[in-house]
Amino acid sequence: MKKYFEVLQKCPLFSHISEEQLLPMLGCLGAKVVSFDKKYTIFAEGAPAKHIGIMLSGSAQVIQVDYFGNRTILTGISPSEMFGEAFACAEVGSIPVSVVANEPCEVMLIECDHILHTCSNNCGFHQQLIFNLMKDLATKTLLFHQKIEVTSKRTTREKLMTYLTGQAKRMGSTSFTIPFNRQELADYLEVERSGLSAEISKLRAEGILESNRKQFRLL
Amino acid sequence: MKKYFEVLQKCPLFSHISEEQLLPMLGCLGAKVVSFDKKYTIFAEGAPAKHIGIMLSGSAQVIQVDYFGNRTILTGISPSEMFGEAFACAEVGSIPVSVVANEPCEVMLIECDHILHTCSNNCGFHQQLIFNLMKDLATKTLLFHQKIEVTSKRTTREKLMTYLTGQAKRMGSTSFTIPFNRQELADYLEVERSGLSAEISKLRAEGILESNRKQFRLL
DNA sequence: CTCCGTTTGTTGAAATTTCAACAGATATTC
DNA sequence: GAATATCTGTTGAAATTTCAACAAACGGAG
Repeated sequence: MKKYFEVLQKCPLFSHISEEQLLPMLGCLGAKVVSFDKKYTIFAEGAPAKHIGIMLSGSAQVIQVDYFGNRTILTGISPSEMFGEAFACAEVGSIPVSVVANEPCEVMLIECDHILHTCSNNCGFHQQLIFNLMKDLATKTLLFHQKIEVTSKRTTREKLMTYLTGQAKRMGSTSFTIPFNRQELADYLEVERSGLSAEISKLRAEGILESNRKQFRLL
Repeated sequence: MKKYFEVLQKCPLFSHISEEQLLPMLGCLGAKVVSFDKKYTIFAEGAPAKHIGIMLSGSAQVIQVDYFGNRTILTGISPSEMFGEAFACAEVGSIPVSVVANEPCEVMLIECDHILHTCSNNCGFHQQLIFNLMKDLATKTLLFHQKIEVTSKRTTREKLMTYLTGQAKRMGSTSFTIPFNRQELADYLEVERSGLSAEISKLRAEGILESNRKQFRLL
């Protein structure tokens, strides 16, 4: 397990947990490490939602097949990131999405119940883990909140301005760098990339903002 | 406090908590009841995010003023419902929305820290409260997940079919009743009501579904 | 420095959504 | 059960987005 320390320490589930605590804790939690080859299914839609996953190496995608047969990528999962925790904690019977390996990867699986219920050894760290899990869920709720606030606007311009002013507020400055390239921003805003580029140009022409690639300044 | 028992028991924060436990628990948590007149602000945008609110009577709205000066209603709050818990648990400094009374109302306020940290009396119920809070957050995450899954589709038809097939799957039947009227469904799907009605008619004409108001059957 | 793959911007036509206005159907109230 | 208010469906024109295709700008690699 030692070789995973670095990745695990960056995982929100283990924040404020020291390296010495980590190893015994993993034993108590019954953490398992499983490897998957590219394209293999880590969690299958409909499977029981009992485990929390932590990506150790490689990457995966959360996907969903819709009514029209289109595969949608809901989100990517990189090392140190958790997945499945909302399904496990909400106690839904089965998960509504699939998680598929994007490349060969290693995943740590922990049964959610082992985190929530104090074990017989009465380890002291459960409290901290539960905190961390709670904060993680609350943070995800907030991120969704933000996204919905933006995407519920009807026009590309409104979505873009809502996103940009929100970023400016969060960064505390009218100048800031966004974490998306154009295509990613378009996906986040749920608009067409070409239309987004056009709208940015218009706003620039109207003197409402200055921008260069990922750099923006609201005027 | 007794007069609020019925409402509080329906609140997800207090599930699996008996009536006898409730009263002492509220004392330990330092729960306060505050009244607001219509249009009064319960939580103001920018205020510290320390408290969880529970609506006891009356109703309120979570609102946000956007870049264009439009007031958007993010959600309504009815008796027994909680609000602000995601902001408090995520430990963001201040809340990004306002909560405003829709009519005269009574609200119970509980400091989030009092729930998360065992009090000096070492009451046994904290564990259950923390569970409940976690489940509440996870459930909200899932609901957002579902909404984004639906609204990220680009056309009215796709949004509608994604929503309806999802409902059918959840209800385990091709016949089901939805909890929205047309306007509410349009708001949820983030489309125009008239366009939604037109699309439903088309789908009916194509023999893809039968419907009458809130009743739907997928064929 | 040049080549080459990637990202970003531009454009016009086709498809879709929004908007406004109205009519019919269904609830609600007295 | 008649009157009134609310909800739902319909329609056509205007506005917006999507789509496809290409050009320009950028960033590494050699």
